[in-house]
Parts: sequence; structure tokens; C-alpha cells
Amino acid sequence: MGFRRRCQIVAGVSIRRAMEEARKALERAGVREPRVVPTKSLAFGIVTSTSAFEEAKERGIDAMAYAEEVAARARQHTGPLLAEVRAAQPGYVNFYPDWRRFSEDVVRGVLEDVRSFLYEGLGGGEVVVEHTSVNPNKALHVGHARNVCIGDTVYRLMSKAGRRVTVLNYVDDSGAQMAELLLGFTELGFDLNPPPGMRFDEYCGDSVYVEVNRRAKVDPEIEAKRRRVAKELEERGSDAFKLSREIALRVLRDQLSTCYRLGASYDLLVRESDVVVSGLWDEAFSRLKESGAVYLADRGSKAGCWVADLSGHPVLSKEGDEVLVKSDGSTTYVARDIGFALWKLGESRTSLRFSLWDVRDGRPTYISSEEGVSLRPNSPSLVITVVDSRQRRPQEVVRYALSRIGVSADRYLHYSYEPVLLSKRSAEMLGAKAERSAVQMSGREGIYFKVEQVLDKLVEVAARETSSRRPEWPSERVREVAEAIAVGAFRYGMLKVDSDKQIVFDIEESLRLEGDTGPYLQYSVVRARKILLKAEEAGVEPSPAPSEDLTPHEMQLVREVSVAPLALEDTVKALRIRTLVTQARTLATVFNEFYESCPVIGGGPNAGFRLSLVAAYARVQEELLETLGVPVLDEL
RNA sequence: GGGCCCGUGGCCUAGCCAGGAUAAGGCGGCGGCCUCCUAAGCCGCAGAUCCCCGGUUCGAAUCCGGGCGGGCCCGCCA
Repeated sequence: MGFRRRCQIVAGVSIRRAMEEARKALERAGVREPRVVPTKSLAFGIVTSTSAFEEAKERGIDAMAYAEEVAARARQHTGPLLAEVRAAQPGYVNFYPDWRRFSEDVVRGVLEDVRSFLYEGLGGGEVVVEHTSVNPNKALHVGHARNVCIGDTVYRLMSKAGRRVTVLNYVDDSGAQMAELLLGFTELGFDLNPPPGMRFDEYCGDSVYVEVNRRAKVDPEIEAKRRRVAKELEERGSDAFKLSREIALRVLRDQLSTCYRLGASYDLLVRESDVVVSGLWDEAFSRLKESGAVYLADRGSKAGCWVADLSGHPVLSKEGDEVLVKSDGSTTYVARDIGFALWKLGESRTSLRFSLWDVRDGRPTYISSEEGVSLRPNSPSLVITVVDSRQRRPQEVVRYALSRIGVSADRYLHYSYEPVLLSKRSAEMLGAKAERSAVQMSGREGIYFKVEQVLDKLVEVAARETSSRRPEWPSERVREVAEAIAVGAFRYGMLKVDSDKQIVFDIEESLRLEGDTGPYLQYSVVRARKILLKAEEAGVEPSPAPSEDLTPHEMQLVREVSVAPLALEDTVKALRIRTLVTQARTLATVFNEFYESCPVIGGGPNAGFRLSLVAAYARVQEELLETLGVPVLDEL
């Protein structure tokens, strides 16, 4: 467990307190730089140290004998949470807790204030996170969903940790893809309104866009027309421009309804067509020129272009300099991103204007526009851009350019993740010929699973399960619960795989609701909540203090709850969502094991303690699930 | 050619960054557990050259070097 190593930074309760006790005891026992970590098995106590071993080695003395010595001395110096210190081969010093005191400390800590139990010391500062950023010409597919789930989880995480977070969605409404979509309406005669019952974003992506690309393959004139439309789009007052803005807004509205369904939320929607005319690039450009970071190429393949000088970069220099302004005077994507990065960092004098888009649950969302209030992040300590790993190079170019104009680039973070592929089986269901075990999705070819489509299927499966278990429930209730299960299963599936690993999406597999899935975690909370309810009816009095010695399952659950803050610390500091997922999953497993063997109602002398422990579990797990965006339910 | 990422039982995934005590979980397979707080759960069995070769170390899935295999990036596209 990686996060076991780095713990003593934040003082706090439960495991950290025990670790601190152990550390001090070792120090007083003569260990110079004691390092202490949670054990991975309770057989070795609650915390352990290899410091005595390492020190003995340095001094060339017998390690085990020294560990015994240290353990004997440390035993005199432990605080209230630790009861016993023992040496173990080949030189560990293990600390065993006073389980009754330790458990009480943990349970009280959680029940008093779960937020500070989990997030103490992790707050402060302002964060900007950009995610989603899907071209407004199609409905979201499962690949986009990974971005949304990661980005939204980062937002939730940072907010809970006490940071002020601004969420951005960059809407690229002025690129080639927009021109292609537009062609479908202006040249191929597609109606501006979809057939009845079809969403506009799906209509654009599934019908219009795919058809334009199909036609382009057989009709060479399409390409010429596309170029003409693209050109016309650059003129802000043109009919093409106005139409594209309208279409983009309609698609965006539908896309966002999918994002909302997934639990995401946004503060600012930034349209590229507004960024282009904002003057952000001009400002960045002149600063780049001043600092000598760009030059006008006068020969070679890039003659006539303004190019970023990458010769000073250890890696990028090997791949040639980057074109920022094309020979026709228009900017490249990377150039616009440099300007935008400057704005996100609060380092630009230029602002963007915004007007109200909508208000959801009291939270307003603004969209960039020609008029409205000027907004700009206020020098955030961190700007996170969630975008897949294929953008690593351009993102690095942006960072480098920022550093060249004196903007510290360590505040600018690319949250990279590997893309979502389709399994062979699933790709073939969509009519793709799959030679390999996984294939890339393709908007042009129509090879993708849409988020809505997957969620709807999940709802269907979950509803079937739910109504068979709860035949007495009205269909409305079933539907509501099924929706929460679907979202939980989907988000968990997107988040449980580490970001530097590809996800191979298989539709059959994704409809599973058993095993290592979102519902597994949701179910464990449902069980806990039901116990709380029934125990109260049965008159069980909660008690954070155990009234007799703990059973192994109780210890295991206490231990897992106590360690959750360490997982949170790693998740926040290293932005490793995977750590959080693993912690939530382990916690649920340990709780389920406890559940099987430790009845609360009729649980004997320790019933009151068990009740409080269950409450503590529920509080912690609810927080973790909320952070992951997995809906928490009372029943299912 | 250069750069980045991945490689753990039949399949998928943790653990690797901060090296330690029996390599963890899921799917699939086999066998058990609902008069008892919801069995979307739990228990047991079978199944692993942690891609390979070297090195560092008392100790390597984990660190270093070199290979091999797979993916991605290196556009006057975004």
C-alpha cells in the first residue's frame, strides 16, 4: 500500500495519532530517525517500523537483537493508544494497539466530524479544473465519459478538501469538425430538426456527421466545400458563423444534460469562438515575441509561420519547433491553448465575458459571450486540465511556452489518462471489423457507444433486478433507484482503472452489477443504514467505547476506517483517484465481512459499540462515494 | 528514428512513485451458506516463471540498466 509510507505530515486522529505515539516511543528508545507505517496485517499490530533494523545494519550489529532492545525500551514510552511493542524477524518493531481505546478514538473522531476526520490539513487555495471539452457536434460516447468522470471527481475531491474550485468546460465550436457538421445542413439538405424522439446531439453525431464523412469518401467536392465553410466560419458576422453558433449551443445543451446525469457540474462554459476574438492570443503572442520564445520562419517547410522555439527543451527539441501562427495568419490549436492557459492561470490582462447559462441547485453556470461580465480566475494555485494522453505533447508545449514568458508552469497540470477502447466483441456489434482485441472508437465511422445508451441499458438491467427484489415498490421508485445504480456502476467503472491504463469497454461487461462494481459499494452503505434504522427501533444504545474486547472482524473494520485519511491525503496530494477507489472498495469488503459475522441487534454486550462502528463506517463510506460521484442510497 | 504509457493466475484489475513479513480483489470454474440487521452478499477449493536477462540490496512485483511484446505521440488538424 503506497500511501502507508507518507503519513506523519498531517497531525490528526486515529491512525495518525497511533503512528505519532509509535514514532515518539522509538525516538525515546534511541532510534534516530524513526519511520513508522501502518501494518498490512493486524497480526503484526497496527503500526510497524523497520528503522531499528536499518540502523542496526548501519552500525553493523545484530538486527534482531537490537530490535528486541528497542522494543523493550519503546514499551516504556508508548502513549495511551498503544499497548504492546514486539520485535519480529528480521528486525521489525511492531506496535499493538489498546484496541478498546484505539477503537473509541477512531469512532469518536469520525462521528464528531467526518469531514475533518478525512480532510484535515488538505485544504487551502483556489483550483481551476477544466474537463469534458467535447466538440459540440455529437453526443457523448463512453470515451468522453472517462474525462467527465475524472474531471468531476477532481472537482468533488478538491471541494471537499476545502479548496475553492472553478470548473471549466472548453467548447471547441470553431474547428474542422464544426465545419463538417455544418455542411450536412447547408449542402446535404439535413433538416435542422431531428426526427421525433431523437435528441439533437445524437442526430448531429449519428446521422449528420457520419453521413458527411461517408459522402466525403466518395465525393471529392465535399472536401472543397468543407474548406470553404471553414473559411466562412472565421468571419464572425457571416451566416455560417451564426448558424454554427446556434447548432453548437443546441448540441451543447444536450451534451450537458448527459454530463448532469453523470453528476457533473460546471461554472464556466468557454466557447473557442469567443476565445479567438478575445485578444488572449494577441497578448500571449506579444509576450512570446518579447521573450524571444517564438520566431518567424523564413525557410523550410514552415516558412511564413510563427513558430515556437523548442530548441531549449530536453525532449520537445527532438521533434522540431511548433507552428503557432500559420502562414495565412490564423492560429493553431496550441497557440489558442497558450492564450487560454494564461487566462486560466489568472496571468492575463485580458478577460473573457460571460453571461448566465443556467442555474442548477442554486449553482449558476455562465457561458462565454460577446457581452456580459468580465471574468478571470484569480491567480489559482493549481490549474488542472483533464485531457487524454494523446495530448501530452501539445500540453507540454503549452507548459514550456508559459515558462518561457516567465509564468511558472508548475501550477499548470495536465491530468492525463489513457483512452477508452472498445472490446473486439463490442466493436463487432457496431458493425466494425476488429482485427485486434481492442479497437479505437471513431466518431466519423459511427463506431462508439453513447453514454446515454449505456446508462439506459444499465437502468433497464438495474430496474429488472430491483423490481424482482422489491416487487411491492411502485415503478417510479424502482426507476429512481435503478437510475442511481446505473450512474454508480458507470462512474465506478470509469474511475476504478488507473488513469495510465487503457479501458477496454465491453458493453456486456459494463452491465454487470456484481463483484467489483459501484453497486457493491452502494449495497454496503444500504446495509449499514438499514442497521442504524433497525437498531434504533430495537432500542440499541450507541456507544463509541467498546464494553468488551473486540472480535477480529471488528478490529479489521476499525483499522480500515482509521486508515482512510491516509488514502485521502494521497488522493488529494498526488491527484490519484485510484487510491480513493481502492480505499472505498477495501472498506466495503471489510464491512461486508463484519456484517456477516457481527450482528448488531442481538449482538450482546458490544452491540452498542458495533452500532457506533457501523455508523462510523457509513459516514466515511458516504463521503468517499460522494467524492467519487457514486450515488448513496437508503435502500436498493 | 525519437519520446511517452502499459505488460501481474484463462480473462480483467490492485500493489510499484516513498523496496520488507504469506503477491490482494473481481470475472469465469467447482463446492457450500438465506426460519437471523436486504444473498447486488459471505465462506471454501482449484488456478501466478509478477514479460525476459542482468545489476543494486540483508531483502526486488516494486529501484537501476539492457532487451522483448502491445498502445499512443512526433501535421501550416483540433
